[in-house]
Amino acid sequence: MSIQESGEMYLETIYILSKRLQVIRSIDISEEMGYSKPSVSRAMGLLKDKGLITVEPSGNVLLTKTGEKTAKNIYERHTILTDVLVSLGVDKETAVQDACRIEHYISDRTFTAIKKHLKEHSV
Amino acid sequence: MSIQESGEMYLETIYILSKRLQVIRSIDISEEMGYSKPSVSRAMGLLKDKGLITVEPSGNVLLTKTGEKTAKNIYERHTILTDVLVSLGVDKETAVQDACRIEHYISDRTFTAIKKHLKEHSV
DNA sequence: ATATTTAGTTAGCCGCAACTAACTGACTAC
DNA sequence: GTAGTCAGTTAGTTGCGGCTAACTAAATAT
Repeated sequence: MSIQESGEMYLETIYILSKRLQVIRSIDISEEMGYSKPSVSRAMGLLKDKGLITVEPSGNVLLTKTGEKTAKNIYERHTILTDVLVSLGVDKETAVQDACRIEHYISDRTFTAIKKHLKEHSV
Repeated sequence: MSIQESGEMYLETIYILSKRLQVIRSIDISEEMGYSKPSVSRAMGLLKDKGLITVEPSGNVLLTKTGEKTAKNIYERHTILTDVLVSLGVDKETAVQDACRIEHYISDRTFTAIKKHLKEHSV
């Protein structure tokens, strides 16, 4: 019952939206990601089954403890990888795009190593 | 008619095998990658359609000019990314695994930046 | 010469993750 | 109070990339 790249993207989007909106509905996720409503509907069903989100009767989508932990983790990968790439001279837009792909594929070990490297070489 | 991650993996494997074997048949690719014969058969058909390989009547698989260029490109990404990760303190095995995923997803710009960084910090 | 193994193909299935079309149900407006 | 809009779901499609089963055709072995 592990989570796929697409699931991680949905979680990350929900996390980002939660900083911007008081209430998150499927339609907000749909618009943010540029996916159709049925795609989001299905994804929400899967995330619910995996215990990563709950959906209130009103339609409000909420991250569970586990869901928030996972989302934060991915979001941290995203921001740190972007920073690293920018510090290597990659333009911001490309850095964000690439970070968004890489974030799902690197191991904790590699991520930790990259984080350490950034700390030692920044400022 | 762009190439997918799976296509890139097949090309890379063919390239690696070409250094080891005089003749490469589908079955060699199948054994190397741990995929079934039909999966390889289909993949070869797709790579053929895309003009990246040719298959001789004997069954010998050959990279075309374009195919070899693509394969070399991916292989270079693989080795350099592995080196970078190892230089960051990631153990070899993890580095190889992660490089194998990342290689398909980063832009040329990011790859160039990483290569430059490695050059400046090695030795 | 017949039997077996080897290599490759064809046909069809499965899971994933997107899509459209079309429905439901609730809230809004006139 | 009927009409229209908005949100969400259901049903069915598509493409990708694995898989197995079963076939063909060629090479090898007895």
